[in-house]
Amino acid sequence: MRTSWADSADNSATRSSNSHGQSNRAAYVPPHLRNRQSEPPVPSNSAAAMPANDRSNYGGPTASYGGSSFNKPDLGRQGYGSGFQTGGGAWNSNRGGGGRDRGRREVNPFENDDASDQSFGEAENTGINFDAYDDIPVETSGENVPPPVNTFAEIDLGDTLNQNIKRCKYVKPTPVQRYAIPISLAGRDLMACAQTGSGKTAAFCFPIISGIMRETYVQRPRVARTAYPLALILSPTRELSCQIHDEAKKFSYQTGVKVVVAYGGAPINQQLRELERGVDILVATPGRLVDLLERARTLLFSATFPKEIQRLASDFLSSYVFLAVGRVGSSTDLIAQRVEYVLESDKRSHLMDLLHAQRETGIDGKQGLTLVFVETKKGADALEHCLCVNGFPATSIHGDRTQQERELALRSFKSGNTPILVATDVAARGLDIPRVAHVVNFDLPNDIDDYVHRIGRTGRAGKMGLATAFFNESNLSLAKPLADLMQEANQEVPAWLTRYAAKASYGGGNRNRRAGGSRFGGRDFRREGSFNKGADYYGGGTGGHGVPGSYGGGYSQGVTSAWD
DNA sequence: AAAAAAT
Repeated sequence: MRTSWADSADNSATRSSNSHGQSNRAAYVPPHLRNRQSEPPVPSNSAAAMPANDRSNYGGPTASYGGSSFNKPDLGRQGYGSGFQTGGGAWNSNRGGGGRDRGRREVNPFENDDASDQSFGEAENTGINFDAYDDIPVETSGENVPPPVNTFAEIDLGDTLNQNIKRCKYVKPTPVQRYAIPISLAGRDLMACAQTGSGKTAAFCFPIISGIMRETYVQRPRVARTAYPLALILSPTRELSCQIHDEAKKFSYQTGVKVVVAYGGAPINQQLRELERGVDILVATPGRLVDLLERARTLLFSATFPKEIQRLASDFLSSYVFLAVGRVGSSTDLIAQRVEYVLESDKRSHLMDLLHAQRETGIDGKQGLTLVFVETKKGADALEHCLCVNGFPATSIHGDRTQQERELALRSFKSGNTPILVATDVAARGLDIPRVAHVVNFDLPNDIDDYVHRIGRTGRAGKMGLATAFFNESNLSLAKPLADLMQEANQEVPAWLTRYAAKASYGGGNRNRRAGGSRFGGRDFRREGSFNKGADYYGGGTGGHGVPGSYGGGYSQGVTSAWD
């Protein structure tokens, strides 16, 4: 009998055998170490790709891997893992959670939007300031790049999805959406870099959903209590997974496309049950996904993109398009960045001075939230306690708190109940919290990338934000990259910081590793030559639809954007 | 060195 995730949850003894009774616990082998000849083609979505369950069965009697559905032009290779023919049963003809979920009433994900509109006087989803997007440079590289669109109407996403887009109050596509959606709909693989809050979630969700809806004759194997998602979205934290899941639910409302989220810290049984009811799109964090996969023996892949990851990802993307969208806001003109010299022993009182002044001047008023980053989990607890004791309503989020506590903290912060959130880097990436007016780097990170991610929690979607950092002798390694970053963003750099920066660059190696950066958040590593030993075969801007001559703006090296 | 991500 074949093992399903649900079975394994009930009985771990089933872990040792598959449908052929073989022991099959092969360790994960990274793609570049594998024998490529024996490797089946691995497709992908813009976010990530996951093979179907139990890949060891490919080539077996029931598998017709590939097949007509595999290369369908409208979906390209996104229909991966669905090439099984199960004998005429139209598995997906009744959409509704992979065909298994009929009869359950779908909760309206837009229901609460009005309520939050009222309490804050502003819709969360209309926060994007489109004027700020108008001059954003966009660059594409790769062969035969499909042209961008200017409106949602130009893309045939289907009535239901279009309706959801309207319900989300999206009027026109953001730059990353304008470029990424046509590329994805054309069936091309894509590697894209754009800040969160710039519409990236929608950019990869729309084509996935519309693709799954069109894929009417794709059949997934019908094995009781086994999940066959068609798309996988991986994210680095549990809360970000939840956020993406919530968004994806809105986009897929009444489409019959079922979105399920799986992450740690919460009981696995409920998640297994959801998966059992059918899943088209799975949103997950890595740990829980591996757990699920081990229970059912499947393999996995992921994709986010610093250079090593690009290299890894390029092993399973084919002739992909690289898309770089210029920065909006984050670390640039929309965030006012300040650095203050504060001794370790003075940090608490200094922070409270700031918070106090903020309260009086009403910078933050009733709507402004303050996010305070610290380096350690203990430090987060201690600071939260200190603030509360001193009359500042704060809560905290970090990896040692239970998932329940984490989610409660986030809700409490978002709602303005506790307008101060003390956080470790768990909150640094991707979280879209409207109305964060101020980010305080109580403890600076060692890596400038982390700094960029953190301050990117404010100044989102075209709005202004403030970022304050406490700097002292323990942050010397950050002096130069920070000074450079601030200068490039036209921020005032204190003279003392410039002196530290000069000192830091003297003896030590140049920590500013990103030679050849640009005002784009990332660049196509295929163009960098190192990997190809100078054979710059994509050189010269092949097939770009970018904005010509738009380089030379305010940013040069050392700047990265939120690759979240 | 720390944080995150499985139990």
